[in-house]
Amino acid sequence: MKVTRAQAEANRERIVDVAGELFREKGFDGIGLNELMQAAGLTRGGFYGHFESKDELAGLACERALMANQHYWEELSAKPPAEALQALVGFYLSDLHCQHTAKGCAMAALAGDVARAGAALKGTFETGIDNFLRVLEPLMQGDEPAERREQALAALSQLVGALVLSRAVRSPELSGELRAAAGASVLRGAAAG
Amino acid sequence: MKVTRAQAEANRERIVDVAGELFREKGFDGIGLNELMQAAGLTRGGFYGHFESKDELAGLACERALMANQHYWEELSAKPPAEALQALVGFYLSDLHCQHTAKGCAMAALAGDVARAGAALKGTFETGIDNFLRVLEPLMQGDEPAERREQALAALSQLVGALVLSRAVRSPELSGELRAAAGASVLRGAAAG
DNA sequence: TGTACATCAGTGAACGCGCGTTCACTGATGTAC
DNA sequence: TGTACATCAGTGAACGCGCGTTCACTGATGTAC
Repeated sequence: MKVTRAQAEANRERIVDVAGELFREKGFDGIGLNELMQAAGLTRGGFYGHFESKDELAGLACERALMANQHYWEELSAKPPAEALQALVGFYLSDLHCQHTAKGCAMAALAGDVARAGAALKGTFETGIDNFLRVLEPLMQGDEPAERREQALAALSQLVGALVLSRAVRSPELSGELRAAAGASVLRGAAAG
Repeated sequence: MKVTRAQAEANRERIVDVAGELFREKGFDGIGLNELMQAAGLTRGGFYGHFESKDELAGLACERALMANQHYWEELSAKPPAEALQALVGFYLSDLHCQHTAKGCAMAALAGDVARAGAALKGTFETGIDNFLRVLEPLMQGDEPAERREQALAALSQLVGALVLSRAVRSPELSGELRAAAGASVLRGAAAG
């Protein structure tokens, strides 16, 4: 049955949000449109009234997830640089973040999938990375912008790598060890010349 | 038709090898058994004479790929520590490695898939990580084993993170920038106290 | 404000397809004598 | 060494299933008067 325009728009937003979580948790290939639409409280047929294809939704959901993360990082870093960096690294490498892939960093959750995807999705992903770097750079302690950028790039790889590996491992000890070592390294690297 | 026992064993090995490459390139869900068996020069029906399920093959292929990597790292690091580290980091973050996922590091290629897989596969993956750490630790310059282990853990995350991100990005410039920054950071971190 | 009708968001059955898996069959291999 | 037969690696058709996608239909919404 028909639904008010506002309701239809809200439904579309809900699909994108839910897809953002389910894709992060299960991968682009790990969740079907039927299950996805049901998770959004709708039935499968309505999908193509909102989107052209599953691929289009993947792009929109990825973009949305990266944006949501971004807002959180920006909030977290609204403090003096050293404090902000510690808060960001502390959360990023926390058990909480490690265990909640669906609502966590989309870069860590989807990098593997995006590497196998098309140029469009890689472009979206790249924008997310650029935005995150824009948060990190001011938190680094290098004297010149180029130096801070290099530190930020290294910190990004370090954070994402530690999270991705710590989620792919069986023992909670090694998972924690990986994240602890990465955190110490990032905080050291942000200060080093 | 039947085939000599030696041939049958060789076929099985070939399936595992080919699967290791195709899984790294396309992910566990990105390649079907039909295509996989054809890539190994066989037909789909023969699969279950060799393996119990696709899952079993995923485990064996992952293990095999990690082992093959390991042998390469060990060869590369048969030099004085500083030189060995530079060679390892140089190759790991090279354009060549970045572009050839199928024959490259299984940790970087499959971490995202393994994070969504079962405990068995995570255990296999963890063994691969442990083995790689055993290569890295002696290349670090800390005075105590615990210090070298922490440096090795950080270096691992840094290397894998940079490779994974650089493959998920559209512009070759950012891809190279990520790997260059990570390489510098690893070489710095291996020397730092 | 109230009525008549066109619009269109959402439904659910159906499409073809490729998936993982099973199985009856083939015919060369390996074995027993 | 040569023959007769059991074994079993590999074949290819077929299974049920869930996938992404399409479509005729429904009925409340939004619009025209």
